[in-house]
Amino acid sequence: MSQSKNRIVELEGILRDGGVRVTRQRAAILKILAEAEDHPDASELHRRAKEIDATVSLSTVYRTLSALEQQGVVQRHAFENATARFETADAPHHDHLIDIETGAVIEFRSDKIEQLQAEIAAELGYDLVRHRLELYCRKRKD
Amino acid sequence: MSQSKNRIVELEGILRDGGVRVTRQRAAILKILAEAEDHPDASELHRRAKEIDATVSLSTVYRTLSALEQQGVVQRHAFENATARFETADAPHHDHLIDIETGAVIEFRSDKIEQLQAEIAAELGYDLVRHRLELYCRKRKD
DNA sequence: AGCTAGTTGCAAATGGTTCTCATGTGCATT
DNA sequence: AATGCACATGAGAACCATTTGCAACTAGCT
Repeated sequence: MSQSKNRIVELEGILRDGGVRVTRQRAAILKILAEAEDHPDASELHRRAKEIDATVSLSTVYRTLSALEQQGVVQRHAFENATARFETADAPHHDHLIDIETGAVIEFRSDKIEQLQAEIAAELGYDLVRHRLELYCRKRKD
Repeated sequence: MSQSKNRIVELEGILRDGGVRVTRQRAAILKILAEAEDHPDASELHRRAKEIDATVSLSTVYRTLSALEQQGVVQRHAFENATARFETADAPHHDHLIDIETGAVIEFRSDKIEQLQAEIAAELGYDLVRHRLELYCRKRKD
């Protein structure tokens, strides 16, 4: 609780330093993102934000998400046939496993894969700037 | 030339066997896909298709692409912030490296990465159904 | 407290893709 | 080769997530 509170104050500082005003609406969205355990999409964030501040509009959710993304505070993911989903960008880099039955998202990280990717890019004469790795899976039944 | 001609006849057979009629428009789109060296999007396919058969509409391009995708004849890719792009599904499985400056797409394949992906999914209690791996790169300057 | 450029809510616009519907046409059957 | 009809097509409207224009606010420097 107090952890995420500190996190929120910290994030607000990042915004202010970036010349982005911390409005009532942005504070609400930021709080929700900081406390979210999942990867909500814009309308889900809107739903949750309205519980804190009923005046938040969906436009503002989108505008805020773009601003936060530009400040490097949140990350946007476009998984297969779905609307964009968001998460705070505080955790170290990771990729995603998506349960194709429930839509649940699990984060994982593989240094070996990361390294192989860079090698492949290099072999083809490129520098790897960023990548996207998503595993679409079904829960194992055994 | 004759290679791709055979390929086209073969693909048309797959469609007929799947209960999909081979119309003038579909033949045109199929020919373009079979001969394409790149990964065109729907409107680019439409542009090219009209050179073979001026009557092809964009709706039909989309409908045909969906039909072909369902028959397993083409594959649809949704790269970052871009319209869907297509390629024939005849080549063995591969992933994509996208030049973020030109939009060019290079295919590659890494058995090691494939294997690691399956291992990761298994460790998390899942069966890997499909995946998406895209490397966004910049040409190396040296 | 006041100023002003950045923000907001609302509604309308966007743009890729899909759908509707009246008309056309592959192709299995004769 | 002619026929019938289920499936296809073209044109444009509909969709829908996301973005934008605009007039009314407001964060936060002074």
